[in-house]
Amino acid sequence: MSASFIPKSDFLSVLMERGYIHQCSDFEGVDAKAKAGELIAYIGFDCTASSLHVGSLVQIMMLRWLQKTGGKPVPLMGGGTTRVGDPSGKDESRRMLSLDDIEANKTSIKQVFSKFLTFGEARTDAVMPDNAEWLTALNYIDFLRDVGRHFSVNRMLSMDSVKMRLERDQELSFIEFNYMCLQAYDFVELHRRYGCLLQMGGSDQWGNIVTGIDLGRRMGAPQLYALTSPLLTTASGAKMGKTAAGAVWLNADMLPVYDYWQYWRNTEDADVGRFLKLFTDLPMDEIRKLEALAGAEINEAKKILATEATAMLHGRELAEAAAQTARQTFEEGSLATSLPTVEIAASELAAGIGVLSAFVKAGLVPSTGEARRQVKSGGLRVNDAPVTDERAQLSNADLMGEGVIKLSFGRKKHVLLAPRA
RNA sequence: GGGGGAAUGUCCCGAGCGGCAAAGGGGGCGGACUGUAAAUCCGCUGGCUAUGCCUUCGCAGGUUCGAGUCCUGCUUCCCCCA
Repeated sequence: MSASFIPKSDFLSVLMERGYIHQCSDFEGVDAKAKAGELIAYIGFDCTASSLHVGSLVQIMMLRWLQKTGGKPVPLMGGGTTRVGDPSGKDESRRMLSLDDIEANKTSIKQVFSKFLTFGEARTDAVMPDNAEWLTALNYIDFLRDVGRHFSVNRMLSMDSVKMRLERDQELSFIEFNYMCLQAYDFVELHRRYGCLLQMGGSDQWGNIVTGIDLGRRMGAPQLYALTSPLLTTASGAKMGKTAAGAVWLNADMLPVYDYWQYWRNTEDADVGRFLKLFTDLPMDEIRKLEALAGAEINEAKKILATEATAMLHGRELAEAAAQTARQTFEEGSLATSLPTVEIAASELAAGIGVLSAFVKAGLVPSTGEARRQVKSGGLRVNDAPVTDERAQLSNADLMGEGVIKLSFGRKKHVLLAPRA
């Protein structure tokens, strides 16, 4: 990024100050459009799953800031490209999704976007097109004649993503090779339909985005722009968005609000400042104060990060509730009845149930074998007392005053077992 | 078309004279230490109605008391020659 560049637009000022920018094809150009309030930008999202996860959050936030600073965000659903199936995962030819699945995924994903963006008809309202709208209608011959002739295979071969695969003798299917053409075409089509001038994305998308700019020029569109965000890893090098249980989903039905709050609460010290800037709306001077906290005090900053990030996605009320649950569980050591609860038939409990299978039922461990091992290393607790006997039985006698049994796996994962009549 | 290699624990990489639930990493999980952090150290890392039973080494057969290991056929991938 050019260090000397000083943006005049709110959009670029915010993005630069908060660390969203890795590369931009033309800072002055984007700045001028943003300043003039003419900036319409898109980011592509694939819809292979029914929810986006934390890995997409930087992108979503960029669209959010665009809207807040007077631009029009266009989250593009990759319904068309999903239909082809993405072959880039080395060998497993990923199964193609049915049209119904894709539609269901789109609906589910749009729910998340509507938390971050305002949709509608007004000038800065977001729109969510699906590239299936134009890609499926394409005629192969027409596409080759009108679009395909603008692509230079020589250049495509020299792109890093392709070159790497060739050098490693890795399979590169024709479909995959065509992905960049389709993505480039999306850009041109979005300009045609919505006057979209800028494509944003992760830094790995740079090549594809620039290819789109190039195609635009050849097909008579005005100057288009590219802006990428840095690839996010935690300070210790792990990819964002993965935890023990799997991906950190944004939809509440795939990841409870409490778990989402916990994800942010467990941020590494070294990441707190960076994450506050990227994943909350807090003003910069407040963030500067928070990230200056040292030692154990930085935990306060982590709580704020967790609550703010959660509030943006799930609402203030649920975020505060999650914070409250955590406070009771970790700081006061009291029983928070708002912990995730798993129900069990009252008759089953009355008859007595093995501790091991109780933990499996609660979803804390995947198998009784794993539960058995965890008992040996002291990782399981019932009502805060370590499980020492793997043959122990749980029954009504273990119900606490609140009528539940608290099962804990490790220091942080807690579930309440509640009898159901 | 001809010749030569490869496929291993459902996260990945990877060893494996016919006695193997299968070495070693990475990753992950748990414990200790802390601050619900990082770093470090220790343990664990097929399933079950569990001193036993069941399922695993590309697929299908065969030889053998016994096969990841040997034989045959097949599938997929890679390399060299054409």
